[in-house]
Amino acid sequence: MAGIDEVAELAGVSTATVSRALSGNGHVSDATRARVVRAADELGYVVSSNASSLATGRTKNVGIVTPVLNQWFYSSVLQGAESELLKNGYDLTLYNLGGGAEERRSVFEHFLLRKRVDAVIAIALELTAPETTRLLDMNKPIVGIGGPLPGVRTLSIDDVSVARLATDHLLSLGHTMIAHIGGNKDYERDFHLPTNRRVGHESALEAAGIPVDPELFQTSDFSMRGGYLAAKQLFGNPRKRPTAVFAASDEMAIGTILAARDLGLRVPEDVSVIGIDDHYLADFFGLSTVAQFPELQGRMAVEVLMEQLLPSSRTQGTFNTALPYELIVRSSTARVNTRRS
Amino acid sequence: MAGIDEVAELAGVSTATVSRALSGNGHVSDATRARVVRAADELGYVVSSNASSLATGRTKNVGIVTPVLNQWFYSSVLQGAESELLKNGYDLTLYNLGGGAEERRSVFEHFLLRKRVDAVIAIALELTAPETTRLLDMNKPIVGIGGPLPGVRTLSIDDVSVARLATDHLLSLGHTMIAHIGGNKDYERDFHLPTNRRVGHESALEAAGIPVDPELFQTSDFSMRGGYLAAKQLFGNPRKRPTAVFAASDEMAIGTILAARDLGLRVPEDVSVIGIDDHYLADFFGLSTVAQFPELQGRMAVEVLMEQLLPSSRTQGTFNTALPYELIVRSSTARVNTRRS
DNA sequence: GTGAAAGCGCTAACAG
DNA sequence: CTGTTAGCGCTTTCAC
Repeated sequence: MAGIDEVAELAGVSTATVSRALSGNGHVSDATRARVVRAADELGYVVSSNASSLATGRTKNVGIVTPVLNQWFYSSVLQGAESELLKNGYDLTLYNLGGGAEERRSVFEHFLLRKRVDAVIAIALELTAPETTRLLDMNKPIVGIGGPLPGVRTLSIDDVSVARLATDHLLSLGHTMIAHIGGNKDYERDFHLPTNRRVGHESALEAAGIPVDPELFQTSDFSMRGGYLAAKQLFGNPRKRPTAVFAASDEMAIGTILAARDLGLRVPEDVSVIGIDDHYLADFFGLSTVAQFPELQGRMAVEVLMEQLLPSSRTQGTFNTALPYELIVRSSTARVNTRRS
Repeated sequence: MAGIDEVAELAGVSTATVSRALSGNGHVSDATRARVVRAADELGYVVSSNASSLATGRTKNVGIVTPVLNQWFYSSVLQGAESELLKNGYDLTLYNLGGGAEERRSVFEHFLLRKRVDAVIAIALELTAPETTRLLDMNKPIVGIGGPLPGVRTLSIDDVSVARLATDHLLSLGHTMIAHIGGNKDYERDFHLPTNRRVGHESALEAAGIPVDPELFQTSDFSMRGGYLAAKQLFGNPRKRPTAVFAASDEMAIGTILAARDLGLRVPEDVSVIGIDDHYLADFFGLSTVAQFPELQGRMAVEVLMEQLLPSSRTQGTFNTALPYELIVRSSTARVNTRRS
């Protein structure tokens, strides 16, 4: 519990010098610095971040706001962000907005604003205008992952293109009866993700001259069970069984694979399945997918933030960075089997 | 960005009164309080947690240290802890010790000790003696989830009993050829979890007068694929095919179900499967399991912490609270089928 | 290159 | 019940 005075005393210098020596701000002779460092080590001294923050106005801490924690995508983003922050000497304080509107307000009003954080990363969160203005007014950079946010620096994946890539993959294998399991309207609020993916899918179809068939479309909740149920509907249609399905998430795609098995359909011989995510289970199920890289997304968000935290840059303002994605072909997709319908 | 002085001025009182009115420490007349609150609202005033912490020595912030983030169990604990902390007016700062020893040291030396947290929760982490002493020396309560920690208040599940319950369930259904898929030695460091579960399993067997057969034992890595592979080994044995398997985690149990299907075995007609966790996918797969409730664990850890943070209590010291668990029977376990081996 | 001293924004005695 | 005042532990001019 040693304080800066004790270090100063032990090193035989003033507290000002200790501060300079340890923080690297201001010049200190090498000899003095060495003595200070040794003294600090000896006493197990660590600066009090509170005192330091109070004096400097910087906290070396960023807040991350997320709607859920215990789902693969979100926790992976978090993991990526955490490690990158640590690397930059920043702490991470976490706010889960899972609860209701009240909890949400409370987080914004009472927590984020306590000057506890230098910046905020919002994961897949549609911030309201008052929320963003409030943050920006305090001169705290924000970066959003997942969608356009007025006045905010964002990173997001081009969902339309991602979906189009998935469907194009299926088309390139000769499929023409391609079903789509999209997200339902509960997920629309997340930057219209279901719609964007559906649009991508349909535009690929249209570009290939294949009419969009509403019977080959189902919505679900992004879960494995949801995908399973939706797939059963699709596969059960005796007149129009798809030879391929593109699910808007890997969990739904895995549900689709399981539904196919339960109906005696072989994947990929009888039906090809592709998802989006590259979920941790995708490899095990041999699922072809368009990977998005959540850990990388978390890391990238931090990098962007660090740039904005640089005293120089004032690059605030709406500006979106496209996130990478990549087709990964495993064993759930294959050339359409022409020997049977 | 208003400060306390402005609020004081607007309300026509001293800063001390503002502080008292807003924090609830010390008496303030209702009328004055109302005026202060109104003034604060009007100015959008929020206390600076840094200044407040510096003055009080309390941060209203707890650190959570976890070895992984993007796995169901850990992120669920985190979710539970987060919401409970929020409810108590605490922030949560997150430290992921996924990296190497260096990262771990860095977290302990430079982050936790910066006086940024009032207490720490360690999830499934074996803290070294120096690490705990260092924390306890600073008078920061620690609570550990997952195993005994010398000198630390812990919450943990009785893994031996949990495993015994699972195996007893199988025994009660008439099974005698019961295999066990346990964790491999990489997971031993987590409080000997694999061994404890194995011991529970074997003690149930022995209590039932059934000899422990090493051929009915496999180890794996707690993953679905790992369980799948291990189960194939078990089911593939032509002389000694188990009629039931108890896997030390739900993911491995699900892998086991899938392996059974791939080998043409029906679950539960030909083979019963039980796991531990009540993983979010367990319900979908109809998996019987012994539930442990990670979110609840997170919440309980916070409750214990809050108690220790009370100025009165000095209940530090080794003391373990047993965590609840519960058998959940779904469709993956059934009475042994005597019509075939 | 280094020291003295004035805060950073709040809280907690201590008076009254 | 409320005001005055002295810090909490650092950082940062401003001198030297």
